[in-house]
Amino acid sequence: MLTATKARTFRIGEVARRLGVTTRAIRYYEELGLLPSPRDRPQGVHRVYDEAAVARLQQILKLRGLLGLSLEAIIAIADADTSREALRDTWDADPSAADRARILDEAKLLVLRQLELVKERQAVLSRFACELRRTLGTIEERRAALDAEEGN
Amino acid sequence: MLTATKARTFRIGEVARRLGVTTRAIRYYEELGLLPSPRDRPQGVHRVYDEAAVARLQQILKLRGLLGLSLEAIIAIADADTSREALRDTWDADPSAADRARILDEAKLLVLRQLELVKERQAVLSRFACELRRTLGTIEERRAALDAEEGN
DNA sequence: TTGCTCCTCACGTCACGTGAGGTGGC
DNA sequence: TTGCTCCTCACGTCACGTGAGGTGGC
Repeated sequence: MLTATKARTFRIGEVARRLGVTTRAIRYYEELGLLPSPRDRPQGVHRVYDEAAVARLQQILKLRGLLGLSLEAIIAIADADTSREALRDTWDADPSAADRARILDEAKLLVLRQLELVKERQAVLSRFACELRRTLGTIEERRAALDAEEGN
Repeated sequence: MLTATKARTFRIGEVARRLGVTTRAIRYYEELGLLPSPRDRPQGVHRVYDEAAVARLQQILKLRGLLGLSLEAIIAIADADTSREALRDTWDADPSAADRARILDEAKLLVLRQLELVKERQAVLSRFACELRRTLGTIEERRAALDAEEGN
């Protein structure tokens, strides 16, 4: 009975609806080890998720949907994330200052890596948007020319 | 011998390298009807692409990679695009003013739709970036607090 | 007790990846 | 003529989709 905050939990269907995915996808991520499978869940028992698990899944979905990373690549990032969480448990229990510093530095690197990927994406998208606007401009010019010609 | 500009053509490997995809992917798009298969290409003869075909493929890759559209969804857009190209051929041959106007209006709608999708993506990416920066901020705060504590 | 949601196989699908074996153009 | 690139099957893979048949909790 340690830190019995009794946080709200969710079933797989609720989580799926909240995040806009199917339950199958969630189970698949668990299969790959992306979601921390409650290793003591017996065969046939319903899966239960807390807010932390939902947040983690949401992060996975962003890395995949927005940045187009493969699940394998996400595992590489998420593994580091998992070890960070594991170390965060250490945080409460055994807060050696050196350990704390290492945890924070690793976490920072991870977030920075993700920020870099997001920035790249934003740059490419901006170029695409410019291109589309140029195309739009030429179309409108030609359309205007057509109307002017009509007006003669 | 009409408009014999003798434009440069490319083989599938060159195109693949330029656009950063595999030749298999290009052939697959052709299979689905996304690329205008030279319908008179006999069995076993090398595929040949002009700049227009390369541009079209590049557009497909952007819609897929940047916006995450399925090939089915792209077919819907590209089909309209194809009919636009078909009508552009009409442009040179039989330029009825009404036809021209219709072509331009349809083209404009298509580009606007794509711009909308790009903007949505940009918005979601911006929110993701903000979130990552906030996370980064709290990490740095805690790290600073740790150093201060150390300093005591 | 009755729905509703969950469970586990397990096969299907989409978008290609990856050879196998053979032919064509600078 | 010799590589190198291309060709066509065709099976494999990744990330799930889609039922089939059965069990569990408000």
